[in-house]
Amino acid sequence: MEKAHDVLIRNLCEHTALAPEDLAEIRALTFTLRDFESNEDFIRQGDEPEHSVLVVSGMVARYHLLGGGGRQYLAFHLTGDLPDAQGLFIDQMDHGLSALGPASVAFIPHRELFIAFRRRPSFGLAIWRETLLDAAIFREAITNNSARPMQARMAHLFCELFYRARAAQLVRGNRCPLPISLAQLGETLGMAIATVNRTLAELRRSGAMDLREGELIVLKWRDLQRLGDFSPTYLHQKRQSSPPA
Amino acid sequence: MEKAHDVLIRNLCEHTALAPEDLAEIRALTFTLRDFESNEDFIRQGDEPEHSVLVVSGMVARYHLLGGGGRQYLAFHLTGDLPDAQGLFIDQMDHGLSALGPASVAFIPHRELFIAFRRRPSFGLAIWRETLLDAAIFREAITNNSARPMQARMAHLFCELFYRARAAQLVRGNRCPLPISLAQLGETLGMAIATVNRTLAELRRSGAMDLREGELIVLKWRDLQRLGDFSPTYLHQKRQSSPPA
DNA sequence: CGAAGAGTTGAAGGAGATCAATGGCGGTGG
DNA sequence: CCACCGCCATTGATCTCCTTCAACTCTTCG
Repeated sequence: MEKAHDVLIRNLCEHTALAPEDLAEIRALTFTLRDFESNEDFIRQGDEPEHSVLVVSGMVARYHLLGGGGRQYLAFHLTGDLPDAQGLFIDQMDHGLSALGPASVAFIPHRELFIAFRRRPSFGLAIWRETLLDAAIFREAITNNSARPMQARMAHLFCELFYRARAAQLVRGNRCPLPISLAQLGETLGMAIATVNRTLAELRRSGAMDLREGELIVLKWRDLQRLGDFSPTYLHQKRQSSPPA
Repeated sequence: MEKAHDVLIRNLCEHTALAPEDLAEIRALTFTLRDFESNEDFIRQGDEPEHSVLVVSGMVARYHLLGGGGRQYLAFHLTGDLPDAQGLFIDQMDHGLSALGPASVAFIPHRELFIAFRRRPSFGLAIWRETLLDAAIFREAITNNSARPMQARMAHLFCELFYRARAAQLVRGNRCPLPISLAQLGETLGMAIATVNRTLAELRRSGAMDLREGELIVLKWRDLQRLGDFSPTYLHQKRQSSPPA
């Protein structure tokens, strides 16, 4: 099974030029593959991680636990992402990871990664860059959830996910997988579930997008982008591809 | 002038054990020191950075520009912080930096940092860790601005800043510098300025804190912590110091 | 002395939270 | 096979918190 390696390489190449030696180093990594079912938690807040996680297929979410038992979702990760390169240097997880839909995930021992970093520093830098990209997405989430009205907030999230899905080659025609419930959307965007529903209904009525059967369908990219005040520069993609639709 | 080096070393030691060789490498770094006045912008969204920034004294803010000319403040940085280690790997700044009060800032050429990373990989890892800490703070900001009611939101921000100021040895008695206006607080927490004022008035009335003449005064740390639902684990400080007051 | 900026306060209105009820769908067990 | 349950989406009604707008003060600075 070499898929995990390929998926990681493709993702890193999105923003970094890797030497053949780096590719070899990556292909030499060993990992454990595990499948999770929808909404299964597999890393908990408070855990002391010894492995890094690579999304091989499906989607993975990161979340904070709230006092009342609720969650705040922080980020969503697609095929090729390393949702917790963070954990590499952190004693104790300050957030949890769960599968959004069914997902398969590769666990890579920290020890092995550190050895690879030593042998190929440029590989380490690529992963570093990956974590900085992550941080840029967090920053945008702060702005999104703090400064944008509900409709724009939701539209922006859809834009980002679709744009990233496109880079991850997960878009088929005008749709990409997005196995998320309304409640989870609410816990992502900081809005009540009733508002999620009404806002989503508005967006559907606008004809810009739809969300059905775990798939996000973008009907009018330009409109959705405008509604969401979305500009993809913060994603820092190297090969700035032409607009999705 | 060696202060800049010391300040960086102290900050990194907060979470990482550095070898003497690392210290030497840091002390060998050359930099340009610049002073800025209150609210002066010194790195703009869209810039292509060739230097990293180290806060030597005062406070530095990071912000997104909004469509209407407004701002969303993303993070505040104290003495010893590297507010844009992000910029190390990023072609184009997705956010700006400004001085909050009067601040002096050291600019370190990226080129020099990369050379130092090559010679002392552990120094690179320390900076990497620093950027991950940054990301943890961003995550908490997402949760703060999305899931907490106004009063808790504000109290949480004050807790975090006071806690970090303490680690940076900026706390004198029960107060630390915080040269921020109500408008800026609003642009940080995603609330209207009138609400900022009223919420701040509540907090003052509770007797837990005060904010006067650019200083944050914590009168009852426990109360403020409770009001803000604040628990400092996400700051990942190595030497978990006893509570501030 | 006047203007500009920051803080303060009141009143009004609205956007979104909350509460509640309904319908659909899939799974489970009688 | 069908009844029941739980989960999810949907919708309406109400209420509250926050935004908006406006006026006023205080200080600083020209």
